[in-house]
Amino acid sequence: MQTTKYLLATYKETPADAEIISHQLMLRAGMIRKNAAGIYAWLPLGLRVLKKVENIVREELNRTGALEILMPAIQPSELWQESGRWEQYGPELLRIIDRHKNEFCFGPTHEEVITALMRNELQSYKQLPITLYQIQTKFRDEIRPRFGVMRSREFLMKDAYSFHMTKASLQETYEIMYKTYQNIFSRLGLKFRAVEAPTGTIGGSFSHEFHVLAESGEDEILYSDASDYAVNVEIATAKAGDPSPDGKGTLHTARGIEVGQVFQLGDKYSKAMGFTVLDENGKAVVPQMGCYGIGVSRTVAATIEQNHDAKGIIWPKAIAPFDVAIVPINMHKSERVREAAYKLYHELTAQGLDVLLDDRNERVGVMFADMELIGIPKQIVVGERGLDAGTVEYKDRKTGAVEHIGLDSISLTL
RNA sequence: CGGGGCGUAGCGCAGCCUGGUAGCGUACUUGCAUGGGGCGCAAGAGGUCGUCGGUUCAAAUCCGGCCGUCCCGACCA
Repeated sequence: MQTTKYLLATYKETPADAEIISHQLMLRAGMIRKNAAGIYAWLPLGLRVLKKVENIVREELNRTGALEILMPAIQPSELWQESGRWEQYGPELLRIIDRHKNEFCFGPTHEEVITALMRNELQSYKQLPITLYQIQTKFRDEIRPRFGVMRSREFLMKDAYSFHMTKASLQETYEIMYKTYQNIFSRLGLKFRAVEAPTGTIGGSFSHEFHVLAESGEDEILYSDASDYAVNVEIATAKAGDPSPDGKGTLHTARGIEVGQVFQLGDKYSKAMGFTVLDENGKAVVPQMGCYGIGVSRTVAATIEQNHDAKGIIWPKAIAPFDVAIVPINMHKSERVREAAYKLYHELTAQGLDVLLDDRNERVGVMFADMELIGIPKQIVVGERGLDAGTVEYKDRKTGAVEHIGLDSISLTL
């Protein structure tokens, strides 16, 4: 991609209504724009990152054999009456009335829809266990949306649902999902902890939350310094300095941003909604269910909270909008620089890399500042100086380290 | 919903107290100049001052209602 053909919508100044760093940087980098409180549009640069996160989530889910589907965002009230949540779920549920005066809601979650769907599709124990998931826009009419896409009303979520003949089977899938979440957040390059958690409105019995560790996190968690043990302070009876309940290490506190949660729902929805399948003996059994969510848009913000400096965002390689930026110096005067820059651009692109060539007729300072703000992990500076020596500069966004690399070997380096 | 801010050009702000018909920086357009860190010079374009009403000869400015938005608290991926 060339910057002159892209919507590089960067701001030099920080918008006044953004409080936390990820929100400020997402606005300044031109990733998102607000449409209403807690409702955001994603610009091309932001969407690239969102899609990369989405694809990693998708790949890891697919790897477990989970099947991708897409359910409606708008859901009829009847389903929610069946589960009892039409009354229980407060004003956070955005209710809608159509032209026939029928009641609907914009889905904040999909237990009802998936259960209604599967009670028609699944008849036999032979079809279980099965896990289905979708990546879709949700709406929760938060009392107080804040911090940009960190706590928005409209957001992109991956929600998965599993169905089982037995609790043991549910436990098995739960553990697979738990591991899958660890894989996902590791691939995203995040520092995170899985913590024991309360079950909330979704109901059920057993749950873990996945928290990205960051100062601005809204939750406080206690974690062991010698094992994976962690717990949300909200429900913990222990405190910092206590020995870890698993006998390994001492507890410390940290702030966390909840980006995912895994639940064992049991038969709460399947039972309420009359969902049964036949077992080996022809006897009707109410399936056990699990549900597993990841806040995809929130994860993007959480990543920035953990990866930024005074110049801007520092994307982990796996989800950077572009892999490398080419910054030509004085390209609009120097034919040599122009040729070298375009040659590199075409080579690297052909190599399958996402390359951003800054072909604007701008001062270098402007180009450097923008490439650093939007957080491209690697920068290649092409200038007369280097070309005289047959090299280009290869700069790391995170460390700032510069290497001079021969023009011929740069594509091998990347 | 309770408490506290703020709404003036895309973004950041001044002007409001003490009414007289809107300004600065940046971004944008054009030209010149420059070319290794948001450089400089010149000329431009861009605003029903959130909205409705009131007071007044006259309202961005004073008074009232409403709306929007941000922050702190109670809910959630």
